[in-house]
This record gives sequence, structure tokens and C-alpha cells, in this order.
Amino acid sequence: MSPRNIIRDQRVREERIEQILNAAIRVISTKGIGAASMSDIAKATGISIGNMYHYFKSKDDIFAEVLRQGQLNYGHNLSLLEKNTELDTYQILHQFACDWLANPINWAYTIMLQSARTTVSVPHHIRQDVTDRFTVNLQPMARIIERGQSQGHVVDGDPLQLAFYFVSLIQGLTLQRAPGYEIPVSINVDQIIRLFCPL
Amino acid sequence: MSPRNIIRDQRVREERIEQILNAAIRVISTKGIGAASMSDIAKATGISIGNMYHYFKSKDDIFAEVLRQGQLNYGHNLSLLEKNTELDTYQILHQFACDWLANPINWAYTIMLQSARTTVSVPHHIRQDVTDRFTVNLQPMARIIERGQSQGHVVDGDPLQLAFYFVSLIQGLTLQRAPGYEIPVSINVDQIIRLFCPL
Amino acid sequence: MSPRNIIRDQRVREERIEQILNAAIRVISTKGIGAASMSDIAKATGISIGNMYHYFKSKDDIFAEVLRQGQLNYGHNLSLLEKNTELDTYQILHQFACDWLANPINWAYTIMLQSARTTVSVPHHIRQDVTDRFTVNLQPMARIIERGQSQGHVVDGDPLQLAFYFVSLIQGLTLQRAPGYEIPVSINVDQIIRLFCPL
Amino acid sequence: MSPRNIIRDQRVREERIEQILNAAIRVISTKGIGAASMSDIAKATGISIGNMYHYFKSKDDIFAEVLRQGQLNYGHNLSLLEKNTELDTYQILHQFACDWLANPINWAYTIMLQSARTTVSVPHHIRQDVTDRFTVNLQPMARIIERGQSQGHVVDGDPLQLAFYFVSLIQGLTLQRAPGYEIPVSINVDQIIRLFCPL
DNA sequence: TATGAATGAGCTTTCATTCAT
DNA sequence: AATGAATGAAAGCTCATTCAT
Repeated sequence: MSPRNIIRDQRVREERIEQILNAAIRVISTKGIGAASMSDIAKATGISIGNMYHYFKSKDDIFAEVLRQGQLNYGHNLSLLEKNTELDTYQILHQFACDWLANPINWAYTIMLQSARTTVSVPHHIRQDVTDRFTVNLQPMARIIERGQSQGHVVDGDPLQLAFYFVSLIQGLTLQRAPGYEIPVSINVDQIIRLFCPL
Repeated sequence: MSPRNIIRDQRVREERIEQILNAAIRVISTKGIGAASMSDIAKATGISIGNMYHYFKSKDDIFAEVLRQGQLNYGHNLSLLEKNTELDTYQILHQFACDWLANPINWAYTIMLQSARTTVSVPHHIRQDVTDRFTVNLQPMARIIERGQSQGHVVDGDPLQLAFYFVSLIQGLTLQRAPGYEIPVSINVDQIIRLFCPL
Repeated sequence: MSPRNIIRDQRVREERIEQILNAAIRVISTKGIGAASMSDIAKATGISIGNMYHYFKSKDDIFAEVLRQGQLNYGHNLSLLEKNTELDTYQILHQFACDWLANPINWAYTIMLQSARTTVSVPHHIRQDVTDRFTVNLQPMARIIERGQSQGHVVDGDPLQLAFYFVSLIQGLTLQRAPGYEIPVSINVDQIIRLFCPL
Repeated sequence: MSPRNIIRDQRVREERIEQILNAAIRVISTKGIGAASMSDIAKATGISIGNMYHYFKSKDDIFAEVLRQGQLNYGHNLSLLEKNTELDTYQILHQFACDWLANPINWAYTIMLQSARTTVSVPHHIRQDVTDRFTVNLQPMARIIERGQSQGHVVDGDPLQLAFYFVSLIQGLTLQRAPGYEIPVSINVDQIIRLFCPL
């Protein structure tokens, strides 16, 4: 087999994997993590159940990868925001919150993340990895807040703790947005950011 | 005609029901709502699976009752705090947050509540009831905040929205406290309340 | 204990047994023999499940007794008809068919009888007893038919066989009358009897 | 892309379905419709319980299909007999009765049909479909009888009603033939047909 | 690689029967 | 006699995973 074919096969394989992961998060976001079956994901991907096992060795494996990519992506986006020197801290936090709350897929990620961390039947290594990446992802937010404090835009206090509170608040609000069962209280992002960045 | 003590039987029955509900919340808090089986709850209660159905007509029934009692209890405690005129708003919010974060059972309740609202396989009426009670339970918190605003202790803004943010923040933090997988960032309740009650 | 009390107890016991048997046939006729549970029958009788076992040693025992009494009753009524010398054979058969088809309880008995005879899980002795009593109950009908033949009212042929056909026809028609699922063909009893008693 | 022979797969699948349906009617005919479990049918088919659900989505689904095929087959055979111009009405009815009573599988079908129509726990749509097909299947028999009447072979009366009586008689007799519990009265088909086609 | 049939363990639920009171 | 809690075996069904093709 020519090297070109090997490379092509590798690319096809990676595309398949991405298709599966996209299907998985889509299914999870509509059926919940507990009710999302291999059959559902296979159907959503458009391939057979058996074929799924050529790309992932188990259902847990798929979930772990969905979470990994979701968290890596989250961290990446946050780093980009951190490096954007055109925005002040208020604007960064505002955009972060708006982006997060606007995208329905984040609802699914947040639920998965909480489920994974709090469910005993999820394997230890997955839970640990998720926790570790969450902790790592707090760092850029802490740096953003620290910068804001040095500019007098953000309230005093340990930046890491404030980052933890801020992210927990956004996550808490995200979880409230269950489709079809909305809490009848609107969310005012400006007001939320003002808690951390008072005028 | 019956040689049974009806009063005693009734009491025993109520105790059993409470044993089951306690076992259920214990199991759910360790295995997650999706993986908590009747078998698990029966074993935790110390009775047979079949006998569970003398007290609850289905698994959903148990879950609904656990949630109902948890939310009613929460609302009751919050109302007590609201009526306590010896405490100012800062103190009320501080005690509320401390109480909530200190009691490990609240972790389980918070997980159940989120699971119930976001899991499609949970029956509609349960999800609706949980959502409704959550909304109702926001009211005393909104009144506490409104009182704080009138005394100049709390930041400006719609009291109901602020209550929603505050409760979501506390819930978000609660969910982070997964036993064995703690985020290595300590929580400073005073600092959290200060976001809403700045000096 | 005085003899009077023993007799009274005995009478109470027999009434209870009859209450249970009546409840049983009522439940069976509405839920079907397969779905009729001890709990259903107990509730219909107005006593507790446990108490049922003071009067019958098993569910099969109840069913067997329902069948036994139903068949004995059937045989008794048939004998009365047989002895009624005021009616000719046509009139006897007509009244028999009308009586049988008019009383909804016979529908339940017929279904039970067929279920009992054709269901493997019904104990052997019950099935045998039902079959034996059915066979015995053919005799008075055969005698009625034989008498009719000697008077020239009934078609020729072995009286027992004709009795068998006649009863099977009535039973077959009875089974068709499933409440809510009637066959839209009316039954003309005169026409049926005329098959056996041509003008 | 698939290394499977789709044509062959489809054929194998259809064979499996037929195997299951055959096993089902076999089990039902020995245990009764109420006691026939998926486990029994699976064992009789020689496959696992879980695998049954690749071919039928529920137990009811299997029963419905068994009944449907049985009734369609019955109607088809009856239509063939109706179109056979070489036989007169007596001969047609005679052959119909002989065929039906000779084939033991008809005993099973008749039991299933009656059970389905008279058992409350059987879903409504199945009961309705069975009733409807039974009614439809009365039509060819009514036409056969009507033709016989116009030739003076059959007794007077509404042909549909007579068809109903005739079929009920044959069904009633069929149900009597419980293997191992036979009523000790022989059946003379000629004599039965003579009730409807007197000399 | 791709398929979907096949399996087996697990789930929730029902129910006849027993038992302590 | 009377109660209903308790049990355990069975039911129908689901699903992650394996396997032959």
C-alpha cells in the first residue's frame, strides 16, 4: 500500500472519529448522558454499532474523549480570550459568559462534566482527568482576573478563588437552562459581570 | 377484628418509607441518579426489592418523593432564615451558604435536582414539579435580597435575578465538591457574599 | 365453645368462601384468567390477601373450585330443564340457549373452562376433573335430544354426538361475545335450534 | 463497502422470523397464550432472549404477527375453497371442517384467537384487528352458504348468520380437542354438515 | 473496514405465597 | 380469623459488547 493511501486512511479515520464524537455530544445533549446508548450514537453517526468499536474500545472511551476534547477546546478558547489585548477584563468576562450561555452544546458539556465528576460508576481515571483539566482551565481565568485587579476593574481577593466562583456561577446558570423546563427568570449578563467588576 | 396494632403499623410504615428515602438519597449521591437501581436502594435499605413496591409504586415515585421532600425542606429552612429578624442580609446569606455547603446531603440533593431537570428519561411531571418548586423557592431569597437592597447592603438590580444568580453560584460550587475529586481551590464564603453585599 | 358457635362459625366460613368465589368469577370475567391476581380477588372480596389463604390453599384451588361449582351448577340447571315435562324439546333447547347466552357470567365460565382445559400450566387433576365433569354434563343433554328424536322433533343421529355438537356450538358462540369486540352478526336462537329441530 | 451478502442476510432474517413464529405457535399451543413467555419461545427457537428483540419489538408484536398470519392463511384457504367450482356446497363445508379439525395447528390458532379476543391485557389494537379479520373471513363462508341455498342444498336463513353459526360450531369443537384431555365423544363430520345441508 | 446478529447480564416490575403479630 | 409486610422467582425488555462474515 502506498504511503499516500496510508495517510489518506489516517485522515478518513480521524474524520470518522470526529463524526462519532459530534454525534455523541448531540445525542447526549438531547437524551442525557445516562440514556445515551451506543445504538443511539451509531444511528446519529450513520454507521453500524459494530463499526463504532473500530474507533473506540468502549462507550466510556467515547465519553472520555468527548469530555477531553470539550475541555481542551474550552481551555483553548479561554487562552485566546486571555491573549486578546484589545478587550478589557469586563469585556473579556462578558464575552466569555455570553459565548458560553449562547451555545446550547455547552449545556451538554456542562452536564457531562458534572455527571462524570459526580458519578461513581464512571471509571476513576476519567473522573480524575476531568477534574485535573478543570483545575488547569481555571488558570487562564485566574490570570484574566488578576490582570483586571491590577487595573482596578475587578474586586479584591484571591484571583484563583474568584475564577472558581465565576466559573461555578456560569456553570450553575448553564445547568438551569434545561430545554422545556426553563426557570422563568431572565439572565442579565452585564449584571452578573458587575458582581465581579463593579463600576 | 385484626390482631394488629393499627397505630403502630402506621408508624412502622412511615419509618420504613423514611428509611427507603434516606437510602435512596444515599445511593443516588454515590452512584448518580441514572445508575441508582432499585436493587441498590433495596440493599441500602436492608429490605427485598419486591418489598419496596409496598411503599412506592415505582422507582420514579421514589425519586419524585426524594426530590419533593428535599425541596420542601429547603424552602422551609429558607423561610425560617427570612423571618429571622436578628440577622442582617449579609449574615443571612452567609449562614445560608455555610449551611448549604457544609451538609454533604445537599450535594446529593443538588445533583438529583440537576439530573432530574436535565434528564429526558425522567417523566415530564417530575421535571415540571421540580422546576416549579425551584422557582417558588427563589421567592424568599428574592425577598431577603430586596430587604438588603432597601437597607443599602446589597448591590442594585432585580432582586429575583440576583437571587437566581446567588443560588446558581451556590449550587455550582456545591456540584464542584465531588468527594474524592475536589477542585484544589478553597472556598471563602465571606468573599462570595461580598460579591453581592460589597462593603 | 358451644355447639351453636361452632355451627355459626361454619356458616360464616361457608359464606366467606362463597364471597371469594363470587369475587373470583367477577374478576376473571373482567380481567381474564391470566391477569386475575390474588390481590385483585382479595380486593373484590373485601378481605386481605393473607386471609384468603385461610379459605383456599392456593390460587389454583380457588380456580378449581370456581370451575367445579360452575359446572355443578350448570349440570343441575340442565337436569331441572330435563325434568320439566311441560316443555317440548325445541322449547328446552331454546330456553337453554337463551339462558346461557343471556347471562354474562357464562361468558366468564366458558372462557375459564376452555382456558383450564387447554393450558398446560394448569395442574393435571384440575384439567382432568373439568374434562370429566364436562363429559358427565353431556349426558342430560343427550337424554333431552334422545327424547326429542323419539318424538320426531330432532334430527337423526347419535344423541351424545348431537349433544356434543349442540353444546360446542353454544360455547363457540359464547366465546365470540367478547365485550367491546363483538362480531357484528346478530344471533337468532330460533334459527340455531332449528338446525337440530327442523320443522 | 460491507463484506456481507445483503440478499443472503435478508433471506436469513426472514427465515429467522418464520422460525420464531413457528416456535411461538408451538409454545402457545402447549402452554396457552397467557403462560407462553419470551423465554419459552426463545428456547423453542434456539436463540437467546435478547436476540428475539432484533426481530420483534415486543412479545405482543410476536403474538399479533402469529395471529395475523394465521388468519390471513385461513382466509386464503377459504377463498380457494370458495372458488373451487368442482365441489358442491356440502363437499366444500365437509372438506373445510375435515381440514380444520385434522390439523393440530388449528387448535393452537383457535385458542390464540379466542384468548386474544377475550383477554383484557391484550392491547386494544390487536384485539380489534383480530376481530376485524374474523369478521372479514366470515364473508367467503357466507357466500358459499348463499350459493348452496340458491341450489337448494342449505337450510334457509341469513347466510352471514349461518356462516357465523357454522364457524362457531367448528371452533367450539376444535377447542374441545385439548391433547390429553379429549372429550370421549367422536366427531362425525358428515352429521355436522347435514345440520346445515339436510338431505 | 463494515455489518448487524448474537449474547448475557442487568434493569424495573409483578405476584403467589409465607409469616409475625 | 385477620392483617399486610416480606420474600423470591419470574416476567418483559434493554444494552454494551463480541463475533462471523
